[in-house]
Amino acid sequence: MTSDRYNAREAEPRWQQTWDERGIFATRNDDPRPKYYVLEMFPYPSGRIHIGHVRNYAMGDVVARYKRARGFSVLHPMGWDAFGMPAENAAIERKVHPKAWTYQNIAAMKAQLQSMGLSLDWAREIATCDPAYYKHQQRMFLDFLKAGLVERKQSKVNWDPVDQTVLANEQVIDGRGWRSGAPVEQRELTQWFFKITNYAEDLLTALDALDRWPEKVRTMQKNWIGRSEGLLVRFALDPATTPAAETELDVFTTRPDTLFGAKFMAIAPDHPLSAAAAAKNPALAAFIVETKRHGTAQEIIETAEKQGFDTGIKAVHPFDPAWALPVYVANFILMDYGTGAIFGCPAHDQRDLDFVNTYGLGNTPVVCPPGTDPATFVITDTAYDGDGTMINSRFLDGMSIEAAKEEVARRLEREIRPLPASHSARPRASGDPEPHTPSKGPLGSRLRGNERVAPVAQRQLNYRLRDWGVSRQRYWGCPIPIIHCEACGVVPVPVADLPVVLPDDVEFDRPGNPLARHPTWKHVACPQCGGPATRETDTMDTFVDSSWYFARFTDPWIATAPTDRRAVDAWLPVDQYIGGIEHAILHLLYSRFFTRAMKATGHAGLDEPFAGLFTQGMVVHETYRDAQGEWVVPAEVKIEGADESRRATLIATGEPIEIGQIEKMSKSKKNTIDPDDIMQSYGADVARWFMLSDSPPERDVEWTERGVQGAWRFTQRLWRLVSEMAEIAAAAPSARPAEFGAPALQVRKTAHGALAKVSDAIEKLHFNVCIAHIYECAKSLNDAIGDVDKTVTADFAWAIREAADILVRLFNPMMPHLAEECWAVLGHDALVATEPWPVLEPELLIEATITLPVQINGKKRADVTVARDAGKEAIEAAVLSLDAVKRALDGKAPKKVIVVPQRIVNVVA
RNA sequence: GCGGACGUGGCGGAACUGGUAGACGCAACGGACUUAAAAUCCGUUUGGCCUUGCGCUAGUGUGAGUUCGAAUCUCAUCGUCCGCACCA
Repeated sequence: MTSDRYNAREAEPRWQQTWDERGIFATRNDDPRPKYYVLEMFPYPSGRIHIGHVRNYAMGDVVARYKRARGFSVLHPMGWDAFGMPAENAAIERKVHPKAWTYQNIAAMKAQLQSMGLSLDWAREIATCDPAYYKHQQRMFLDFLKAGLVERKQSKVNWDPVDQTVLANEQVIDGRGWRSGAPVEQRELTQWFFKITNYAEDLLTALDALDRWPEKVRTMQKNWIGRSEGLLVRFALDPATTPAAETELDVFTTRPDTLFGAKFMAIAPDHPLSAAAAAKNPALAAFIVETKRHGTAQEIIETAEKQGFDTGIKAVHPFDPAWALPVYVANFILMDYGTGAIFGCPAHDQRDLDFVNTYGLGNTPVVCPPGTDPATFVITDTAYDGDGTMINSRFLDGMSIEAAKEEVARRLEREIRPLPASHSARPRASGDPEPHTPSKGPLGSRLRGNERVAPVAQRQLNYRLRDWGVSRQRYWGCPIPIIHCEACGVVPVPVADLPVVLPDDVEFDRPGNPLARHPTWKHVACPQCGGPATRETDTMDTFVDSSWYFARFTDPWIATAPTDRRAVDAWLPVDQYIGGIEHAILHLLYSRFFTRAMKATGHAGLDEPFAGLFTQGMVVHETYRDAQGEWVVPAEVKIEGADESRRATLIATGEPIEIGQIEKMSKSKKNTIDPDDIMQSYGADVARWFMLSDSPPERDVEWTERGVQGAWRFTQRLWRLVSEMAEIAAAAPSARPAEFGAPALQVRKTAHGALAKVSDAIEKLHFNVCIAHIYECAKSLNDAIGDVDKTVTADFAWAIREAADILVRLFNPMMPHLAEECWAVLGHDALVATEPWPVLEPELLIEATITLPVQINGKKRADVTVARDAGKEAIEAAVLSLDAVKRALDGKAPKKVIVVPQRIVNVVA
């Protein structure tokens, strides 16, 4: 019999080949069973998978295999996020063509993934750099353009001087490029934008319905969208004081209630009024230049003092024509947000308070905290932003903040005033929510006689979210299908001419975009007039590629359209999406937008692409340094001893090594583990098992040699256990015995108990708990067959066979190769991969008698065993007759006896 | 500064809607097997106390509270991590 060691290296490729030959993981779109779409975030083909991929894909595979066993038609595809800068960097550094580099990497990584034994449908594999894929992306770009979801506009962009490309706001982290780490500069460029702000409100409110998303991710997206409700107020300016007789200043405020606490106005350095004033005031111009110089260095911004420059312009208080407010240009006002202008109420805004304390403008509290005497309430260094009652505010006095906001809005909305001639030219920030503000342009303006008039204020929604700039000055991306014609302007490439294919013959000897300097590629005839024209040389942000790949997987073969509507509507939404928390905002928000845009253009039929989202934690590892302080890779280090006496030496030389912090695996700290090494020495099952055990999947897990060895030992133990059980099972009758003796019943209870717990844990994605229950089950079964003497009764043999069949199917989702090997040993001809999940017999989990813990005054003191259906009185009587209870009561009657059915009894003495 | 999450043995962690805290794994210790080691198997392992009993007592960052009963709920406080950030 098979009592030898389980040889993973021999068995794993064999089973992988069998699965492949029988095509059991291929998914058919005409499968009538209920669907389940499980997807892990597809990888960038960097060349090698890392251990984080192993964790990510192991989780997805458990879900896929489990759901398959549960009778679902499971879609579990894989592809490659194949465009992006590393390919170009490789081209520059190693003179490899990005395409060659990318496809080599894909081949290598695919082999690695296949050696993991993942139950993927490789027939649906896609690479985003394949023209067969990006052709459809170009088509959707054109459809979006037609639908008004794409816009070309001049805008200030974040320019990465190292990568020589534009970055989205989301790609700027602490003022630095997210990939290069170089300080980002501001530049004016004409860019293509996806109008994600059209959906700002919907993207926000729909978050509430995503109840299978982590709360954390939803919160992050909420903050990112940054909705704020407020009032847009037209402040009159004293024309005598303005540079070009300007008469108004628009201000966005969320605190109109504090209008009577206003002490000054402040505008952004790049506000048009600032520019106008600076034109006549060299000192102000110098000040503005100075603030812009600080503009790029984020750290200075954060610690910078509030600085301002009095323009001499006076604004008029909306409720008091005699009340003049000085207008400052201030370094802390952002042109990007709201209108780039504020009124400052120092008593209730810390920034404004800091400002007035520098310039001696004073403050007047207008909100009095509850229980404070308004007569003595003063603000010095700390602004009060809490709740309270209005004071010092004329007609608002005594109101709550909410009532005061309402009152101010009502009064100013009623007041109609002529619009200045220049008003329609008011610059709008890119994030202004035009579609949600019915009155784009002059505020709800209308004609009164010959004059255009509008209310002084209007309620407005503001969002932090900006439109998504997708232009990149890069070669290795999806070309934007646009032609620029001198005569016709911007002309979309006709759909029939798609795809616009990237040229292969490009040079990477200089920075900048090789497409732009390609000798012939960009020169084309204008599709409209036939005259000479040039192609758009920008390519799309790679986040576009990953914003719809999940939809393409549902029918990756269709050549005539991005999606087959029947397939995409049947498969989407993804039931379980699994990936890293680092994509909590960018990728997920873009995908949510893109799905809505696809719906608007007829390419999909739903709004939300991901019904369930799970964000797994990172894999971390100890770091090691040698005497020179150089990082050392774990594979070269030998660890000896434990706890306090634990020390490390370099294997090659015996040189002592310093054991450092446990950190996220990174190339720079060399604390990485190569999955190939692990699979070579322990096998894929062990790697998968260890990545799922111990730590909860959403938390970071530490990779330790001991942990892997523990997993490895367990695979051997399981192998032995199943082999021994198989020998006993060989004696089992084929018919189910009518009666089970006590040992057999115990075995059945163990197996079915584990079945219930493991199923529950997988459903909840609590893989670590699931694994704990499998350990427990294996241990119990091991005890059970150890106790048995040589003569095995038929009922026991039958129970052992049943238990073995259950056990193997329970660990199959985590260790599918070992499970196949065990399944064969148990005498089954079929593959365990295609077996249904075991059927639970719930009555086995119901005991005839139950043992209830007995508490006395909340502390556990005894147990009582009663019939399962015993009544309250019977339980009470049984409890009161216990020695421990009698002792505690000391002859007195209990104050109270609480019986919680099936749970616990508590006696209050 | 704002928002969120978390805090349980030597370690990773478990504990259903408030109901036996410490499942399971790792490490450690003891034992078996062995000439020996490795591997494997069995056992012990929260602290304190003693009358060593299937005992008593304390115990889930800290302090209070609600409750018959709190790791779980409330308030305060300390700490760690994450996200956002002159957002008007």
